[in-house]
Amino acid sequence: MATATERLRRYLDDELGECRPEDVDRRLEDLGALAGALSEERVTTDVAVLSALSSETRYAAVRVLVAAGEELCVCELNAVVDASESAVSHALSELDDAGLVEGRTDGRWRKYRATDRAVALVTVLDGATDE
Amino acid sequence: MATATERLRRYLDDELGECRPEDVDRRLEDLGALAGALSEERVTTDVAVLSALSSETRYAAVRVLVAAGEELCVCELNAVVDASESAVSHALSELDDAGLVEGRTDGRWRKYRATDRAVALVTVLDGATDE
DNA sequence: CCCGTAGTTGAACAGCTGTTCAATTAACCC
DNA sequence: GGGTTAATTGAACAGCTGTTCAACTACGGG
Repeated sequence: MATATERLRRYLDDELGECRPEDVDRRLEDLGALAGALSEERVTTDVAVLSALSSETRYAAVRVLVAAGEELCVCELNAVVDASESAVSHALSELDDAGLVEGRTDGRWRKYRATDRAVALVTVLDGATDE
Repeated sequence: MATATERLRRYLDDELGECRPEDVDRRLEDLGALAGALSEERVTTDVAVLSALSSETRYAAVRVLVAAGEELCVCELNAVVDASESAVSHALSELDDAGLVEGRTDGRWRKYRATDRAVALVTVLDGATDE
C-alpha cells in the first residue's frame, strides 16, 4: 500500500508540477471520500442485486414480468422462459431474495410481480432514462 | 413443453372459468410477445453489463469513477479500491469490455472515466430515479 | 539503448454458480 | 385420507469466475 501512495505522489507531482506531502494526503482524502460515499453494506446489497440479474434465466424472468406490468403465474413464466421448471423456480427464489420480484400464493397457483426496483433497473438498461 | 402448455390451459380454465384452445394460443402469443420484446442479442448484452458489475472490485471501481464525475488515473483507483493492482487492472479491462468505463493513455499514466450507462445504472441503484 | 516505471495480461487455482435430478411441501378435489 | 397438481428446494456436478503470481508491453528519462 505504501507503493500505491508513492505512485500517487509521483502522479500528483507530475500533474501539479510540484507535490508536497499534504497534497498527497488531501488527494487521498478526496479519493477516500469518493469510495466511502456508500457503506460496505450498501455495496454488498447492490452487488447482490446485480448478481441476481447476471444470469440469462433470471434476467429473462424479470424482463417478462416488467414487460407484463402485472403479476404472472409461475406456469406462465414456465411457458415462455427458456429454462426448465426447476431452473425457473430457483431463479424466482433468488430474485425474490434480491428484492426484484414479489410472490404470493393464490390457491395452488403462485404468482410473481416485478418490484419497482426491477422496473427501474430494466428501464435504465433499455436506455429510456439516458439524459 | 407440452406439459407446460397443459398446465397453462388448466390455469386459464381456472382463471377464465372456461378455456378454449384459442384462448390458450392467444395467451401464449401474448406471453411470447412479452418475452420476445427484446432480441436474444440484447439479453446477452444486458446480462454482460450486469455481470460486469456483479463483483465488488468492479463495482467499487465504477462507483468511485461515477462519484468522481471525471476521469481518474489508475494509480488513484489503486489507492482507494480495496484490491491488488492486478485485480484492479483485470476489473478495469472487463468494465471496458462491458462499455461501463472508457480509458485513455496519457504518457505512461492510464486514465479511466465512467460512461453514461454506468452513471445511469449506479444512479438507479441509489434509488435516485425511483418514481 | 538501458533502466525504471506504469499498467496489463495469461495461466493456475480455489471457490463459486446454474442446471439437473429427485425428493419434498402445500393446496385442492374426491 | 389419498391422489394429483403446482411449485420448491437440496445436493451433485460440470463449468465458470476472481485473485494471485509472474511475465509482459509500452512509455519516459538519462
